[in-house]
Amino acid sequence: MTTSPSAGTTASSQVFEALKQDLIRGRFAAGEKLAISALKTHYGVGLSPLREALNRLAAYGLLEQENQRGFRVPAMRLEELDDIAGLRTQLECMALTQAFQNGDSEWESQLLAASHRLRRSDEQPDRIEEWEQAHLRFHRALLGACGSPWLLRFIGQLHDQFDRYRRMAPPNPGIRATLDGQHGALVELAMARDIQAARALLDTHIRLSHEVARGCCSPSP
Amino acid sequence: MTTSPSAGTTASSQVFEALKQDLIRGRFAAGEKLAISALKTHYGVGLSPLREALNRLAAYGLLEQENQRGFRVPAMRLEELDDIAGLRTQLECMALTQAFQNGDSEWESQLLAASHRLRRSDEQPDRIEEWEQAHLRFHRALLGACGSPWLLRFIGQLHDQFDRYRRMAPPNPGIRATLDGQHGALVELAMARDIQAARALLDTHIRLSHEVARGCCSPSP
DNA sequence: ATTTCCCTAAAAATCGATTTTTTCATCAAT
DNA sequence: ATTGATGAAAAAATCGATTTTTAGGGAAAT
Repeated sequence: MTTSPSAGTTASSQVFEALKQDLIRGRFAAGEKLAISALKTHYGVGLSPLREALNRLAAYGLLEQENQRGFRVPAMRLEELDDIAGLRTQLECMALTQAFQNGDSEWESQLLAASHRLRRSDEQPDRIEEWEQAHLRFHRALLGACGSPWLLRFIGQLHDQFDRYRRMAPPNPGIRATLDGQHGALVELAMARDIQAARALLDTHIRLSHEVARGCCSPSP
Repeated sequence: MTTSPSAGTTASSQVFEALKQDLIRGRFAAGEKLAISALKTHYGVGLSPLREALNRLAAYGLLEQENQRGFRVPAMRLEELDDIAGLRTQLECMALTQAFQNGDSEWESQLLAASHRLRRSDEQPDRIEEWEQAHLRFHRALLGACGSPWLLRFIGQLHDQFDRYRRMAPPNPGIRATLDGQHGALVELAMARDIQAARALLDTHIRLSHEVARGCCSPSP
């Protein structure tokens, strides 16, 4: 019996994940209309699971569904990037405060582990996707102890939206180094439970990513 | 040529809306597993549009999708109600502040209109659904000028989640009167741009609904 | 030259049937 | 008595084909 890498999962969920990643990674042009039959062959699934995945992505906000004319990749608007970044800052600072209050030693351990993995994957500049995954997990670990599943849900959704913009920017080793230094500093502030300093640093951290992404986003229509 | 009440809209969207309302109104038991073929006949649609609607509702958070065993109505958990109410308070207070800063005279007009409709529909105690709609629109009008589409999206989602719990409580004219008084007071504070008092009142307003809903929610498992 | 209408090709949405997976009752073995 | 295998029935997921709607070109009328 051979175990495929996706055993036990529906075709619909697999396409959802694959399509979600491709949308966040910018594999489709902003504003592009999706050709469903092309997607069918590209992802190797039938019409039903594909359409179910598209519907879920539209509800999630990574696609737009127009009345009777299919699905479209949302346009990139500077105005929206500012909205996403601003709200992300507020919600993450909120979660950070609660995580600092609720976090136990298990949270500290997970955070240290995630931080270590992030630092290690940073040493492999060619393996971008591994770094991206480690980065996402680090931010999840940082806020994971906040105690509010709905807050974490919204933060995750905003993070995905933000990444769609951030990934448009070309890699920049200098900025990357600064951001990674902030990751390490955040861990230290978490251990010390220094809420004030940590909030300020997280704000700065998101603001810097925001500025970078902003440089690669054409003005709103 | 006859124009049906839902002309120009896909079957999938219609089932989505109908199912969404039925879920919020508590027409399904909490924790219940949905029998897809029964839904098919009940809503008078085929399998494909129904499944697309179910997928969208799962992504929205009004249904849970288990790996290969269909869709289930989420359980009602006191812990989750507290999470929803707490986060709703924070996000709505945030939006309220921004709406008070950005709101122009058009916003004031819309708010007055929504407030008037709400007061009028309150005089018809038998037409609950009309009041519910007016109530939802009032709260949307109050925060609509905040300037952040993503914040409004999350607030709307939390409002739907909250209503699923709130609607479990039997009608209570006394509390209803108190809540409606608060609606009127919120309008006055909006006109006066009294942010501090309005935030405090909105907090109280949500807290009262929360307490009512809390009384009808069994303890978490 | 512009507008309007019709017609056709393409795409989206939906349906009915098939395949796959789960559920659960039954029965044998320890 | 409990555990574990077995198989039929039910439910979920998927496929292929059909129906409906849109998009766009070209002819007729103003």
